[in-house]
Amino acid sequence: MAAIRYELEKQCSITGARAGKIHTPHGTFETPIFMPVGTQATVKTVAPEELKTMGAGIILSNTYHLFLRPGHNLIKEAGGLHSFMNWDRAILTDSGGFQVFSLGPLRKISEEGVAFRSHIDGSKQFLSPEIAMEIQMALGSDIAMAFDECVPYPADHQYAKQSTERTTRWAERCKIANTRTADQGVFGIIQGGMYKDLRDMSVRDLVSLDFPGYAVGGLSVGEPKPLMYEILEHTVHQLPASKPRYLMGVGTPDCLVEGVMHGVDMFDCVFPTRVARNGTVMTRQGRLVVRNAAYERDFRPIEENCDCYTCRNYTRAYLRHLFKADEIFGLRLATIHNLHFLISFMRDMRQSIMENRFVTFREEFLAGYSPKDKGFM
RNA sequence: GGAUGGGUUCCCGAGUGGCUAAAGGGAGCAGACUGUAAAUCUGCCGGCUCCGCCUUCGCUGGUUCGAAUCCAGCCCCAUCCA
Repeated sequence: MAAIRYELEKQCSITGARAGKIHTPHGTFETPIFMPVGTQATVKTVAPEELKTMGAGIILSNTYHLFLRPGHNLIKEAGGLHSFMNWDRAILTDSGGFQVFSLGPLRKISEEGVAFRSHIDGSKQFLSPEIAMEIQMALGSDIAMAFDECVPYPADHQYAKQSTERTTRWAERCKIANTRTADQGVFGIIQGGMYKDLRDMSVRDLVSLDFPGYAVGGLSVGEPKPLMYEILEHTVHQLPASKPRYLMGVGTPDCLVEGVMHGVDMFDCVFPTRVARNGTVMTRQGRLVVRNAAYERDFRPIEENCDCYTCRNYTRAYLRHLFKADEIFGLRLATIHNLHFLISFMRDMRQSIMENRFVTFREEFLAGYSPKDKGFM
């Protein structure tokens, strides 16, 4: 049996939003789902037990970072990533493709692969589809991502085309290189920049390679939101309904709702965890910069009806104090809230799909939400 | 009572005649953050009727075209001696 299997439970007849389940070698999780990011074999500041308490069913980790440090062979020796980091639920590993994008000046792309300058010590490193697969097989993640190039924005059509075609060739090499098929599934990554014809091409080519799941990459890279939604909508519905769909790198509530509406099942994003460490917490109404002076004497929880550990026990004033005083507990409390918030948000969204009221859910959410926040309440 | 060192914008602390509203740091305030080079980064930080003006470097007076910077007296602070 395939390592990764998608089960569609319910679909919104109006929007196409899907509720389902994904079965992996390390358990089943319900979709749509948000995957907390644990780049370096840890979701920064929180323990695996805490992630479970929040209801996290799968987390993401990173090939590139673990390859550089501590090295995939060490992790293999430790019994694989699950054992190494004490996480027994599902893990998806990104391939290092995003680093091709984000490490910009430190990297050089060729047909063979990508030469990096390590951001840690400046040493020369090389990643190719074959190496990325070798690393991910050693890590033993449940879902491995194909090695791709995330097309930057803006990019001209010629560059986007050439890059996307190369990503397809790399995807094919990944598929051939991955031999751990019994307990690991490789997802292909759709690219194509902001060009619909290239997205069509990418979908067609990757779907013909028959991956157990597909990711939409190259979005949320600086383009305006309407454009992102337009490309997303254009792309997602072309993907096979029987396979999971994963929108990479998206994680603000408004984007999640729109992603789900267009039929996406999986999301990941550093946003909730990064922003938490910088003093911002997320709410149904928008962001709240809890580090701001406005909350100095605000003795309410972040969200009145939130049942996360942070909201059940601490106030905005206390969080602000911890941030002002540079106390690491503040980073933890904010991270716990933000992750709990997104995970519950997705669960509520799923519930609304199951109960045939997703459209209402979306409308009500959007009515009360300000994407840029500030000064509400 | 005497000796020496010192008093700079919220704090610490540079600055010893014009290029100084005054380095730098801290604190404070705000912003950014979307497959993590991020517990990071950026901006503001005397006042105003803000492309110019006003006030500020212990206090008062003086020298000078011009003073936080030089002179005089005074007031505080620190350490040492009586």
